[in-house]
Amino acid sequence: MSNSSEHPLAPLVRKLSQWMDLAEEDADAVLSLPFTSKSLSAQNYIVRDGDTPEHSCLLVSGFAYRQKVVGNGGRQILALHVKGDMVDLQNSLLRTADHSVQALTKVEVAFIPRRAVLDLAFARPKVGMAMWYDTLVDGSVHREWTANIGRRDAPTRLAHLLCEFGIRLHAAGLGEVCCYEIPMTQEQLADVTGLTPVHVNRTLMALDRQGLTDRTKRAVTIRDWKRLADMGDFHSDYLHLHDDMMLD
Amino acid sequence: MSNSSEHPLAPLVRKLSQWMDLAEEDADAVLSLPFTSKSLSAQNYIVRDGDTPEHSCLLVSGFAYRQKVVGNGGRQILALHVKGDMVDLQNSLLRTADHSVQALTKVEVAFIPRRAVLDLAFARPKVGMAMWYDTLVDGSVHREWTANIGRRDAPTRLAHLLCEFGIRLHAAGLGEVCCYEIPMTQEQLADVTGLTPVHVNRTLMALDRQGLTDRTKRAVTIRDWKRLADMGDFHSDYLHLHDDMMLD
DNA sequence: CGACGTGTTGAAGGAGCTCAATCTAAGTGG
DNA sequence: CCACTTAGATTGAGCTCCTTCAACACGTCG
Repeated sequence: MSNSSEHPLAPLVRKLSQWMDLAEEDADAVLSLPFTSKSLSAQNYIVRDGDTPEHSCLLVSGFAYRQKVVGNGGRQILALHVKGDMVDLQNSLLRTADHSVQALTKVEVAFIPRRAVLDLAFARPKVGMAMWYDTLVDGSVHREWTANIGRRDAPTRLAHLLCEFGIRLHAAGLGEVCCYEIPMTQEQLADVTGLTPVHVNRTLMALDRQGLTDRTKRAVTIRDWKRLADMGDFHSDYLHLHDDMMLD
Repeated sequence: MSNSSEHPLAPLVRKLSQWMDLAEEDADAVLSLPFTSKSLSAQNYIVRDGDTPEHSCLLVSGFAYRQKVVGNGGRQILALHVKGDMVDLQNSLLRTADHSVQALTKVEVAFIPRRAVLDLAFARPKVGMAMWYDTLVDGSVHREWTANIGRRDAPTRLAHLLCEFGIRLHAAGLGEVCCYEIPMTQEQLADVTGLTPVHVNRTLMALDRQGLTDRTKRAVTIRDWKRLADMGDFHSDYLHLHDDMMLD
């Protein structure tokens, strides 16, 4: 997936530049971070709940997700990550991981010593601010998801999620806003939305039947963005993208 | 409420010291931050969704909460804040607020120019790290709430919340772990847990009837911490308190 | 081919919602 | 001090959205 001629940490520079205008030396400093690369297949753990990791982890290619397992065995997926995301910046500072991070697909990851991340953050305020900004955007998405799960019904939750996928995959250069490949099973979609797999299926079928979407397996085509966004109560503000892609 | 002889920013120093050992000069620098104090009565807005605030806001006394209103009019409460919390550190960096912050009770707040907060964070890495840490713990609580709302049933959600209140109010010196005053109405509890006020009421009554709690109006006594924590699937790890108060 | 993962569909039950009434405590004004 | 109001807690009854359990379809891969 990733351009093999490219520096493994390049996606990180791109991501941070999205938030903050980095000077050449800032970018160089990021690229000079020490790291070790690793390739993991789907479902492998990147961080385990309760771990005390000594490394932060950059997702170089593929998809990953964060999750929590609750007492009755239920699982809640808390966030999704695409290439360029630091999937556990929080673990650079917090001692013990309060949740797990898992590979959703085959992934390439770069492990960076947490000390190096912290030193860089404070040696180069712009980089530090960009990283901080990144964790804040992360929090913003968390909040939107909480509202989604807590106060919206099933069709709205899923429509919202489909819109978010479109925007985020496109922003990461992994598809079109209105036409992309969902990177997860319906069971995983259920764990994102706080529903059951069965109900996710029925609800997605209903969206199809209403002419809002068109799915064949994992391939999603959004037939009517305006109506889907409306149904999903979706406004992209919470993603804090600078380039407000004005759709419709 | 707040000790009037005390510096208004003292609660912030206390809070940050909880995360990181601050040098005397660090503490002094925090106390030297410019600010303007303000007193607000319950329900007043501290930050409005969509605002582009020029100030960060420290909660000096009282309670506040963050919320989001969704398309159908429903409200989701995203977080609770007690004295010493920076209720919108995220707005120091993010341009537009993606949610509102409201006073839950009468509050005293100190507005600090965002520029001053950022400058301090990078001039004094220890302070910056403590602030970053703070936003990360905030995120950790967000995640636990998401799991709570997404994957736990009503009795579990409320038992969990009652446990969290006990720990957090105690940590802030505002009550005992097993005996405190809930700072919110049942309607607000509903907006925290993603339930309806009626169902919150019935569920709380059931907890009482089972001998787990004992409520008279807002006063809560936890009769059996072990059983309530068990029922609520509660483990305090996600609060990332250093002083792991080992109960039972 | 058989096994398995994933998607799809049916039928029945239940957790939680809606609507609405009642009750209580705490103001508030006269 | 009492009538009046109001916010919040409590309770009842009926309904619905979502769950649970189960079966079946389809494609992939050993």
